[in-house]
Amino acid sequence: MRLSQFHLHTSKETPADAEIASHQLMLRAGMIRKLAAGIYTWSPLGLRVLRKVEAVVREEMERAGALELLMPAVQPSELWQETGRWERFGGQLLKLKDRMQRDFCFGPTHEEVITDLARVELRSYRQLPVNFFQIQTKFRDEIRPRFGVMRAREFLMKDAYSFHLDEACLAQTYNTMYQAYARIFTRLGLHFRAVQADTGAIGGKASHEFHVLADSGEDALAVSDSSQYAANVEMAEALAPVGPAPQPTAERTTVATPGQRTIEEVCAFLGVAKEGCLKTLLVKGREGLVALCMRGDHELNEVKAAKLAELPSELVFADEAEISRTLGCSPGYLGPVGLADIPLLVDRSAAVMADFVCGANADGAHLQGVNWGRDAVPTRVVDLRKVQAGDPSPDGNGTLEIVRGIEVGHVFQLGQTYAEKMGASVLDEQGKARVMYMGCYGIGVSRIVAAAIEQNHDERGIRWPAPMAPFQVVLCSIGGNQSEAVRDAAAALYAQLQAAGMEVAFDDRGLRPGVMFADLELIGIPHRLVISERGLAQGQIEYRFRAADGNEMWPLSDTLNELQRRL
RNA sequence: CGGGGUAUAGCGCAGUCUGGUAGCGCGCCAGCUUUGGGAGCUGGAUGUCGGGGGUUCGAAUCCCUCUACCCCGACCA
Repeated sequence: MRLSQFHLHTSKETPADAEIASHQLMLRAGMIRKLAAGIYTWSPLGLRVLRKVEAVVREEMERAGALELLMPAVQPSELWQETGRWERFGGQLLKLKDRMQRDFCFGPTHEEVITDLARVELRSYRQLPVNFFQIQTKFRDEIRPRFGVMRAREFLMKDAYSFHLDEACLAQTYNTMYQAYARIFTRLGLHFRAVQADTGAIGGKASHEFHVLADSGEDALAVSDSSQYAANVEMAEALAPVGPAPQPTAERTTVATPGQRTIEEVCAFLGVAKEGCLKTLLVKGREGLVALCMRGDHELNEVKAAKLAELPSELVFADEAEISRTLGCSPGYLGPVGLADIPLLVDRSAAVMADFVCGANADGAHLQGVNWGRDAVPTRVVDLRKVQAGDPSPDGNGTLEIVRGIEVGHVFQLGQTYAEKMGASVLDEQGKARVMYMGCYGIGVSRIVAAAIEQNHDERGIRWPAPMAPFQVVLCSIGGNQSEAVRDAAAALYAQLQAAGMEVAFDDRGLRPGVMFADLELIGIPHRLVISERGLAQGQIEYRFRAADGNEMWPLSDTLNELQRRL
């Protein structure tokens, strides 16, 4: 490709609304342009990268035995009514009406459509297992799109759906997909980690997320320092502290703590550690209020809380008026002592505390020397909190660290949920109808592009991992305007590299060297060749690897061979 | 959806408080010079000042209203 014909449009200045490196660099490199919030055009340059990712994903899916198909982006509401998701999916579902006022949505995912296909086309166990995938534009009306294509509303996704006669077969394909995902991210040259994920409201047996590790990642991951254990923090089990629990020794006393509402304030005021305080939160339960108790230095994990039988699936905190009406105090002074009818759900770590400080359920007062049993009895001891760095790993091996990640893939054993609701069954060997088991497997193709940049950039721009680079090599010349020899040598080498099947960009834009180099480094082409009069006089060409500091000189005649060795 | 903010040329911004004919830098176009790390000089083009309404002799500036976008929270590939 001659760059003079390629419509590169780079920019020196960083657009004001781009916050993270990948977004800034994608805009500066002219890979994407925003049309509306979370909606982007991919330029020829950007699209080349996107297609590279797509190709790797497609290849590995096919290698894993999945079959590509393409489903409609616009889907009729009736299918979504069948699974109940027309309402339940919420505001993220972009709803449309056609000219007859019939309801449609722009597909955010395709479980309904594929299950509809399956119930029509799959009739016999002999057709199973089967795994379909597509690479397609999705739309999710995110509340807050941000970071460019990292969290866009319109995005490119690979989604796959497998169908099985039984759970064992599903588990097998799930495992195959897990391996395929690991291959994909490895091939793309990304540092990633697979973690146990929340199976959420859909249910199902197993689920793993694949995260590209980056400090700018929006997800927190808990990983063990000495085992394979890794989980999304929303999912990571929090254990009680190891070692013997402290023994109760103190008498309970009431202390005046006027104006001290937060754990921090109370600790400072009383001169105790946060670990010695009990945090009590009042939330709305399925019937009446429920109190959640945690150690003062711990944070509530709302995902875990929402799964407790006593609580609704969406966590709602009691408001001040309700607290005041029920207990006669404000939220800063809550405690578990003397809560007659309110169930006490106590976190495992909080349940082994002794001689602790908590609110007195009266404004301006806290209790000291409180102990479970004598002063308050937990209704149930549960896992309520977010894990923290330093917590014991749930698998019993080592300690947890918290790292940040960008979710680029998710594999899921759905089970029979959708097939059941939509009546998708096949006949088994006995001629009996059996509801199929389903798995689904997603990859955020466009997100991978951004995630790769987060992991691979420097102060000059992008440093593409080779499999994602828009071009493998860029050839440029200095002084080609004056020197016919330079011009001819460059053109000849360009032809030679092309003939050898290399993905080569030829920078024939005639720019000043500084501008040209800055551009090429910004867009991140891994290998650069420079022909100049100086080098040509000695039969040499200059080579530079994008990630390296200095140049190398090669004999011009060896260029193709040398290059092929590096690629 | 709640809280905060912004909207002026392709991009980054000033001008708004205190109303008086819309500016700067980068980029763009033309010419000349330059040509190994974002060149210099000369000349030039580009704005419904986010939309609508109002106040005023006069509005980018003051008032009302709508919209879009950004940031902080809950969602997800």
